[in-house]
Amino acid sequence: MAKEIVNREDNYSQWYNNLVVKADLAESSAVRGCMVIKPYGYSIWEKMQARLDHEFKETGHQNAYFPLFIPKSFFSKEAEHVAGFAKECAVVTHHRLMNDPDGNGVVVDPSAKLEEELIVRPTSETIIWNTYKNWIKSYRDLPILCNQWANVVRWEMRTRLFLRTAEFLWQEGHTAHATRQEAVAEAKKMVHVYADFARDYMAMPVVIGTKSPAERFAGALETYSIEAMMQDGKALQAGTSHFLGQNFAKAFDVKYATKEGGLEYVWATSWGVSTRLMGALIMAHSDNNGLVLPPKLAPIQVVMVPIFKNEEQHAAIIADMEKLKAELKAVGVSSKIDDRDNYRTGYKFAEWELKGVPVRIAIGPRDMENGNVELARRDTLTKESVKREGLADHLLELMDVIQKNIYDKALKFRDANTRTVDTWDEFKVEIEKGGFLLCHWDGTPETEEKIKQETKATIRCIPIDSYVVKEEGKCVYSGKPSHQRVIFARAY
RNA sequence: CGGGAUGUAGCGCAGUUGGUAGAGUGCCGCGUUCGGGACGCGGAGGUCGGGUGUUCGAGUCACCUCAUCCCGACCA
Repeated sequence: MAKEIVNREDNYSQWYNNLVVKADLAESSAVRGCMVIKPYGYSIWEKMQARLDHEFKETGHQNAYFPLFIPKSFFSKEAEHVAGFAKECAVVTHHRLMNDPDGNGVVVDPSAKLEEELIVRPTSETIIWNTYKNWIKSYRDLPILCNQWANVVRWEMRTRLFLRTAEFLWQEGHTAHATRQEAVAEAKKMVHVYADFARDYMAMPVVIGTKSPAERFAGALETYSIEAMMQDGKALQAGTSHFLGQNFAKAFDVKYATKEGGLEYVWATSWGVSTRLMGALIMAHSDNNGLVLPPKLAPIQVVMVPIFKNEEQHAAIIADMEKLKAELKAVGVSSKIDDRDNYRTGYKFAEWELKGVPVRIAIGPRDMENGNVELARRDTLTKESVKREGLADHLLELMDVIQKNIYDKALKFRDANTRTVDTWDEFKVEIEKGGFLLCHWDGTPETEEKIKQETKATIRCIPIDSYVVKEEGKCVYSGKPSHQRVIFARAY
C-alpha cells in the first residue's frame, strides 16, 4: 500500500516523480535543483554508460578528463556560445571560508576573493578547445577524438528528476578534424550511434533529424538530435551531436599546418547524452504498476521469489534457485533470489514489478512436485506455468522476446501518435492531443517563434531517417512554400 | 525575476472559535500468518522552517525572513 504510485492517466508528472522515487532510482537532494541517484538507478545508468563507452571506443574514440572549473575569460571568446549559457552558470568567486566573527558558524572569507572567477562547467567546449590548441600543430595530429564522462552544472530555473537537474552526469565527445567533410561525417556518425543505442538497448524508437536554427546548440553550425516520444505524447530530446564548424578553432586560435604547408583552422564536433536518458527510459515504457525495464538495461533480469510453509520446503526451493541462478549465469542472464524473510510473497511481487525486473520466477511446493515454475513477464503482466527443465535457455530467449516487445510497443505508440497536419486550424486542435505533427514549415525563425508562442509547440527536428517527407507544400502557419515536412511537438 | 501555494514524526498528511502535539505509513520488538502489497499487541520517533509581535496562553492571529513546490519567463 505504501508504495502504490498514482495513476499515469490522472497526472503524468506526478506519476513520473512518484515512480522515480518509489522504484528507488533517485530522490531530490537538499541541494537546490540537484538529485541523489540511488544505487538501483545508478546501476541502470552504469549499464548505459558501459554500452555507450564500448560504442565510442569501437568508433575510434578515447576517454580523457578536463577540469570542472573554467576561467570566466574562456567563456568570453565565443560570443554565441556564452550567450547560450550565461544565464545558467554557477560561479566560484572565493576560495576560503573563515569562522564568523559573530560566532555564527562559518562565512566566506572576503580576503579570499579570486582574481578571476571560475565557472563550473555547463559544458566543456571552451576548456577543451583551450587545451586542444596545445595539442594541435600539424595535420598529423588530427583527428583528435576524445570523450569525457563527467558532471556538468546548469542553473535551471525549474528542475525535474533526471530530465532537468541543476547538476547532471553525461558524456561529451569533442573532436577536431582537418576537413569540414570529416567533421560533418563525425557528427552524423555519432547521432547514429545514439539512435542505435536508443533502439537496441533502451528499446526506444527515436527520430534522427537536424535542428532548426533557433533550436541549435549555441555556437553550432548544425545540430543533429534524436527525438523520442514519451507516453504522454510529449517529445524528449534524448541526445545531440553538433557540427561546430571552425567557430571554436577561431575563438581559441587552433590552426594546423597542412600537408601542403599552409595553415588552416581545424573543424570541430561535440556530442553528448546525459542522465536524461534515464528519464526517457522511464517515460517511454513504464506503466501504473511501475517501471518497465528492457532486459538489456535491467540490473536484475530475473528475480526469483520462493514460496514455502516450512523450513524444509524453504531449503529445497532455495537450493533449486541457487542452481537456476548458476545456470542463468552460465548463459549470461543476471538474476537475484529474493530470500528476505520479513516480506510476504505478494509484497515482493509488487515491489519487483515496481522496480521493473523483466521476469519473475516463483517456485513453491506445488511447483517443486510438478517440476514447474511460475513465470511472470513484466512487459505483458502475464503469468504462466513453465517446465523447470531447460528453464535457463528459455529465459535467455525470453529476454530477446521481451526486449523486442517493449520496442514494438513503443514504436506502435509513436506511429499511432504521429499525424500529418496541413492547416493551422487543424494544427491547433491536434497539438492539444499530444504527439508528433508532421507539417510544412516555411523555414523562417519568425514563423517558428509564432507557432511556439501560440501553441507551445516547437520544431523537434527536420527528420533525416524516419518520417522523411520531401514534397512541395505550404507552411502550416504562413502558407508560404516548403519542400519538406518537419516534426512539431510539445517537448520536455 | 513576476503570479500562486505549502512548510507539523523518516515519508505523505490532519489539526475546529487561540487552550496538554495527532492518526496513517514506515521503523524496532513479540506473536499469529505466508501461492498477489497480512493482522494483533507493545515501543521508539517532534525545538510545529526561523524570527519578532499580539495574548494569561500561539501549530493556529499579525508582520518579517528562509526554504520548497506549482504556473509563467528561462532552458542542446
